[in-house]
This record gives sequence, C-alpha cells and structure tokens, in this order.
Amino acid sequence: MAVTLKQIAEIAGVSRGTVDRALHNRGRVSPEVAARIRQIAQEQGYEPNEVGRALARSRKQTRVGVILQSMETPTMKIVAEGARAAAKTLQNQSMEVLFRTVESVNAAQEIAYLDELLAAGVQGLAIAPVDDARVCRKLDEIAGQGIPVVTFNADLPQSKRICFVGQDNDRAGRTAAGLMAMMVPKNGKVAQITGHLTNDAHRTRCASFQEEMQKIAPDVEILPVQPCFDRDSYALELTQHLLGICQDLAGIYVAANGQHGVCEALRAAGLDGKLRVIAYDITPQNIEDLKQGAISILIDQKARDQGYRPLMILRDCLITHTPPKETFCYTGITLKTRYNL
Amino acid sequence: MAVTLKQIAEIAGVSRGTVDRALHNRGRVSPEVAARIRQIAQEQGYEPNEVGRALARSRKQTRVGVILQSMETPTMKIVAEGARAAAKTLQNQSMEVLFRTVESVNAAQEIAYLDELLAAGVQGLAIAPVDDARVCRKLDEIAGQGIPVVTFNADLPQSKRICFVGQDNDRAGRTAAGLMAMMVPKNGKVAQITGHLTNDAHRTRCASFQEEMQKIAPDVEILPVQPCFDRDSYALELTQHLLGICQDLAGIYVAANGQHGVCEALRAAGLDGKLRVIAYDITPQNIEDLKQGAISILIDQKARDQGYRPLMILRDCLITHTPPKETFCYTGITLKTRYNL
DNA sequence: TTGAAAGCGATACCAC
DNA sequence: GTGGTATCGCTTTCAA
Repeated sequence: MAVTLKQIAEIAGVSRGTVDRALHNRGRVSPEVAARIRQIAQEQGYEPNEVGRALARSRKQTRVGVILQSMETPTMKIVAEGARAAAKTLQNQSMEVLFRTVESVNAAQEIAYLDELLAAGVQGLAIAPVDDARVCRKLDEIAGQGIPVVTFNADLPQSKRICFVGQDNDRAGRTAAGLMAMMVPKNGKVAQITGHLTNDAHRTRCASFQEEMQKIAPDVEILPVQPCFDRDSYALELTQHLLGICQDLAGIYVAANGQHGVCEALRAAGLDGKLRVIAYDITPQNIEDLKQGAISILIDQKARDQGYRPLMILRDCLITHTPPKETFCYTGITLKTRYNL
Repeated sequence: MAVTLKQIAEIAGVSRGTVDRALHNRGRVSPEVAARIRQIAQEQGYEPNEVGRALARSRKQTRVGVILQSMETPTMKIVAEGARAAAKTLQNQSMEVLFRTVESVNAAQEIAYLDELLAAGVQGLAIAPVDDARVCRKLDEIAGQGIPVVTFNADLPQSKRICFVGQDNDRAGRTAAGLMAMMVPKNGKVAQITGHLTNDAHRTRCASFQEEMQKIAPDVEILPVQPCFDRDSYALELTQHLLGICQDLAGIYVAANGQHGVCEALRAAGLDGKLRVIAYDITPQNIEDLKQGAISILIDQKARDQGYRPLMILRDCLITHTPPKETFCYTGITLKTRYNL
C-alpha cells in the first residue's frame, strides 16, 4: 500500500491538515515545518490518492458548460457522445456539466446560450464555436472574467480561449497527400473537392494536400480545388464533369462533405473502386461507401476525443489548477479502410 | 447531484446497509424490503458512485500477477508500459499488481514465475504466454483453482484462460492486403517475408494476406512466403535475392520482424520509396524507416492497450464480478504513415 | 433480517 | 500557524 497523508502526518508529528497545506502550498504553514513535511513525503514517495481526493472534493461541486453546434451532423453527434461520457465520469467526481446544443450554424443562438450558462454560474466553458466575430468577442469577454474557455472541433485562434482541441488540418492534408502519392501512378491526375472556400479547415486541408503532393509527387497533376458547398448533389455534378473532361483521373481528394455525391458519380460511371478516393470522417454513409469500395481510405478525426478531452482539460484547470500544456491540443489522425473500421 | 445510497435509505426508511445489501444482492434482506428498495432506486435513477465504491473497497486489497515475456523487444516494452499504467491506476483503487518479466522466450521461467505468484497469493493472472504445452497445462491448473487467467499479446486458445487481449491477425493480414492492392499496379508482383513458419500469428498474417489478395487483386502475383527467422540479416539477404530474380517487384509484405533488413536491402539498391513496403509495429527502428520512406505503411497493434486492458478485465472479474463479454478481446488495428505517427 | 458505526484518503472549515 | 473534526459515498464488520 502506498503511503498516505495520515502516515506522513504521524511521521512528522503534525496533523493531517498541516501536511495537506504544506504539500499543496495552501499557505498557513511555517516554512520549516513545510520543508520537513515535504522532505518526508519525498522520502516516502508520497503520491496523493486520486480516489480519495475526488471523493473529498465532491462536496464542493464545480459547474461547467458545454455548447455544441451543428448537432445534425454525424460527426458532431459523436463529439457529443464523447462529451456526455466525460460528463458522466466527472459527475462521480466533483463536476456538474450543463449542455446546450444548437442545430446547424447559429451565432446568435450560441451567444444566447453563453449568457444562459454564465447566468447559471458556470466556472468553465467548452464550446464548438461558430466562426463569427460576435462569438469571438463574447468568448473574450468571458475569458476576461477569469473563466477558462476551451474551443473544440473548430477553433477561434484569435480569441482568448486557453486551448483548442481538434484536428490538425495541416497534417491531415499532408497525410492525405502521402497516401494519395503512394496510390496513384506517376503522371496520373488528382482532383480536389472541398466544402467551402471560405472555411478555414477546408482551406487548410486542401492547401497542405496540394503543397505536399507537389513536394513528394511532382509528376502527379493536381487539378484546382472545386467547392461543392458540402452538398452531395453539387459534388456529384462536379465529379461527373471531371470524369468527362479528364480521362486519366487517378484519384479524388474530398476535403469536406459531399463525399457521397462523389461516390455516386463514380458508381454511375462504373469507376468506383477504380479511382482512389480519400475522404474525411467516419459517418454511417462514409462507412457504407468505404465498405462498397467507392472510398479507398477515410481520414478520421477522433470525434469522440474532441468532446471528451475539453471537459478533462477544464477539470484540470478548475480542480487541480493545472493549465493545459499545449494551446493546440490535436486529436490523432487515424486511417480507416474497409478492413479496420 | 446524483442520488446516493443514503438518500435512498431515507426514502425507504431503512439503513444504508440494508439498501446496499438489497441493491447488490448480498442477501440477508427480506424480499419485500428488497423489492421496495429496488423500486425506489429505479425511480430515483440511482447509479453507484464509483469513486465512493473504490475508496471503500480500498481497505480490502486484492492482488493479481502479470507475467511478460520477450521483454527485450520494443513492442513488449510498450505492452509493459500499458500494464504499469494500469497498475498505477488500480493501486489507487483496491488492487496490487505483482510483475514478473522474462527476457526472450523461456517457458521454464514463466512456469517458475507462475508458481511464485501463486505462492504470493494472487487472485488473478495476466500473462503473455510462451507457446508451450507445459505453460498451457500450468494455466489450466491455475484456472482450475478458480483463478481467472487472461492471456495477452499472444494467445493459448486451447487453454482455459477466460479471454485473450491482442491483435486479430486475420484482420491484420487482410488490412495489409487491402492497402497493398490499392498501392501496387495490376500485374505487379508482391513478396511476403515472415518471421517463423511455425509461429501462429505470423502464419495467420500471411495466410490471410494471401487469401485476401487473391480475392481483391487476382492479377497481382503473390510470391511464396519466405521466413527470415525474425532476423534483419536474413531478411536483407532474402530481399536482395528477390530483387535480383524479380524485376517487376512492386511490393513487399513483412509479416513479422526483419523489417529493417528489408529496408536496408532496398536502400542499397536505391529502391527505397519506390517499392511499397507494408510492415508491422511501431518500433523506433520502424519509425525511422517509415520517416525515411523505406516503409510505406505500418500496421500497429496498440501494444499499450494489450498491457492495459488485461488488468482492467481482471479488476472487473475480481471486484465487480463482471466476466469479460468477449473471449477474444481484439485491440484495434491502426495504420501509420510518416505523416500521422 | 436489520441497524449502527467504523473507516477508506483527502479536503476544508473552525477554533485556538 | 496549527490541530481537530466533519464530510464525501460506499462497504463491511459487529451487534442486536
């Protein structure tokens, strides 16, 4: 059995309260006594029992808020699951988590919920933010009150949030390039379809893909980025058009939504499985298209972690006063084929 | 705040002890009272607080043993890390974990350690077993005493272990095939290098690879499996020989150790990065060869999980009396390129 | 069959 | 500055 506070107190000939204060720098301990206690703790290899701590802390509940947007999307549903799982774990500890979810993209709603959560007395916030200046300002205002804010899934880098949890789109784009380069023949052509040209994540995924492809596979011709506005119907048309004008198309990089449109176009042309398609996110539809061979490889963003980790970060901030080590807390990039779903 | 045992006791007008006995079927409670208590718990949505439980249980320590073999290998070192991490978490709860490690493959040593742990009074065992009939018999003997045994990393399927935690070699082989088929040109040739023809994992990885390749890429010629006895030097020679006799070699599947030998041969021939190499396990050397482009894709076996999960399974067995749901508890198959390490 | 009470390890508040 | 003490939620004797 590991040594406990009580044992250290006995060895030092002081009370447990004093040991606690000394070891956790809570003050009100004379320097000499504190030093001696720390010395003993060191010698005995004292490590606080997290279970005991959690239970003791559970009298003083701390309350945090979570705001999720685009709840209708499959990815955000997984993110939400992760957040709920975290909330459940933390409930057993000392944290209460208040959820607010918004459908699609709605800055006004997010701001309203922020006010609501603030009024409910939350001491920390995790938010999947809409890319909107007003939301950004609001977050800065909240952060100014000393309330830690964590962004997840999407970031507002210019805001005063303490950290961001989500995908590294630059690496994701390069990962896609690395795979594409290994899968298409020299002198093949590769098309890029993205969601919105104005979306930061989408832009980065394409820019990095393109840059990396030029570096590692200069002989492969990269066609210009085509936005499909995250719509399958547009993606389908775009793909059909591409197939028409470009005989030697060897691969399609789908940086955002619209994946199924691409797959349908390929299927209609009898080309599914013949071209290499790299796309993002494990959604039911994508899984289907992966299984049927239309999508070659999916790049996944560990959506569950994106919901789970922000709450753990808030716990560390609020309970153990440990700020996150990194401002950018990237969730891993995982690769899925039909064989390792 | 969630409802507690105490609150339920108040509502039911009985003591906490009675509620506890009723809800956890510990007996010594009249059926009517038990029914009423369960009813109330249901209504109130009672869920036991895991932190409270863990703390209360920590007075009665339970002891388990872990035996690791082939400790000199990079993979097993990672497995060991996972086990140590689990031990640390469990220490805060109610479990003491005794470790025994053996270098290379040594059935006699494993058996000696099994006896040692038994003598130390372990109530559960996790073991990375040597494939040896005596070890198998010993495990059966232990299981016969009612001590749950979990195998990990390698299995003894014919033994009475309650479950196995490790890689699904069949799926791993097929995953490799899926990738290889997408990366090599039609009519290319693919070589297979394995460790030992007698090793079950190695054999399965190759057989499944081959079977799947024939199914999805019948035009690709698969060369016969060559064992390199897990040695880089042999793998190097084998690869050089292959390159000599086979001009249109497009890929090499390395099912076991010897990866670096393959990479060196390719490098010497100026072919690193030109051929597709699929290999197993994230080891420092493999990471290096992946970064330098000699290895195309690594299939990883989540070695950490293989050490971590067996101990959690033992905890569930011994503390909450929840047997594992699955006999084969496969750790995920993850794919790594130089971009998503 | 039931209740009362001690205790797991840590925290926090209140006296002194 | 320091010690004493109640408490978190649950388990487990020990009496009754």
